[in-house]
Amino acid sequence: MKTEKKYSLPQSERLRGKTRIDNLFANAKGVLSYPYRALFTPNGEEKSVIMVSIPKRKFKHATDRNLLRRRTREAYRLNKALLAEQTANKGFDIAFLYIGDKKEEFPYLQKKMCDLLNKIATKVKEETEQE
RNA sequence: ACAGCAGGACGAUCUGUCGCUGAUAUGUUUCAUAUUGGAGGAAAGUCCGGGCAACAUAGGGCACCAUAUUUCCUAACGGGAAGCUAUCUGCGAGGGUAGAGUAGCGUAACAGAAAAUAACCGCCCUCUUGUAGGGUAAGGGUGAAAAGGUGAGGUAAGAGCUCACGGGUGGCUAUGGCGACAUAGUUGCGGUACGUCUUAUGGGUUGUAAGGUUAUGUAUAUCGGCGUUAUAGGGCUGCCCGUCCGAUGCCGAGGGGUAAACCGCUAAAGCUUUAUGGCAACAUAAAGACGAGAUAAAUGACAGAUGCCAACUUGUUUGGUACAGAACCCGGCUUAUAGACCUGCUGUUUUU
Repeated sequence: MKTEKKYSLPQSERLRGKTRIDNLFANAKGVLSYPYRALFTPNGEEKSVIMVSIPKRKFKHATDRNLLRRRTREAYRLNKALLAEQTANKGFDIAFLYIGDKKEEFPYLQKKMCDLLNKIATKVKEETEQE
């Protein structure tokens, strides 16, 4: 992986395909860091692949959902190195679910995102140690 | 100057850092680099109209739904423009609402005597003098609505009962207007509103997750042949008629699903400017510019500055900067919207 490209987030790192998403939701482990909940499962690749979901029930305007999706994506994009470093570049399928019911500002979301990624890394470490 | 009315047009800008995505070019086909494009006036609601696509063939009647003043515009519309009539509203510029027909039938709460063959009070007459009989819609009161207004004649009292003027409404004639209609004359009529109903016109259904191609390779759709059964069942929405296919078994062909990839997919009844025609909607002609195309879904995130608005403590201050995000594409309608601009007009005040 080239280090100068570490802040990018091309389409290949976004989760697509119905079967793969179904598989993620069926087998995933969860981690919570309000207002996010993350579901993840190892995917056997070098890169992690993500999706962002903002529930329509809580944000009924498409504009609000767009804003939150973009902020969340940016937060991941700028901090995804955290996860890669701690897990030796192992890849995961990850779904970020927004479970809050308010629009939050970017600095707050970024803080929570770091928190979330650290929790995932910790959980992965625990599991590998058990095995 | 302030307050307002109508129409039109706009709805932040710049810099930096890090990113996403379409196209093109180059390297070379995992990908990288460069150039360049990348949300709206409503993209929204999904309420109308159209294009496009599928539904094997053939349709007809009824039902159902929508619309309903005139002329024009438009691909089309239930939309728009300019008018007409009635009515409500504003000092005004203006704005809102309604507009086929009415023979039959139904309804008109509460209040009120009575809600459509009107007698409670009142007024008048009669004689058997009282909880009586009759006449009367001028006056009172109720109500959303009380049976054609004013004046005079008339009468026991009254009443379109009669007359004059004026109003409503139907017919006829004349004039003006493309027309709705208006004006004038003449001649009738006298029960209000809503619904039902009637008439005319239009409407097949489903929506781009339509539908097509490719790949992979397998449930029982579909097709062909044979045999059997017999009007079951099915189809271009409901019911009826017509028409068409025929349950099931065996043999052969064939291919469901997988929202996988590609096409559909963006140049369009499009936009801007000018000219001509038209009161206008709009049409015609010429010139020009720009080109979103994603698919668990790009068009951004963050920081700083500027602009605009508001507040006061008048400052290198604080706060705010709308509604809202394309999903096949157009034309409309409706709804949301901080702020700010242009044009025309109205009222008030001041000055000349």
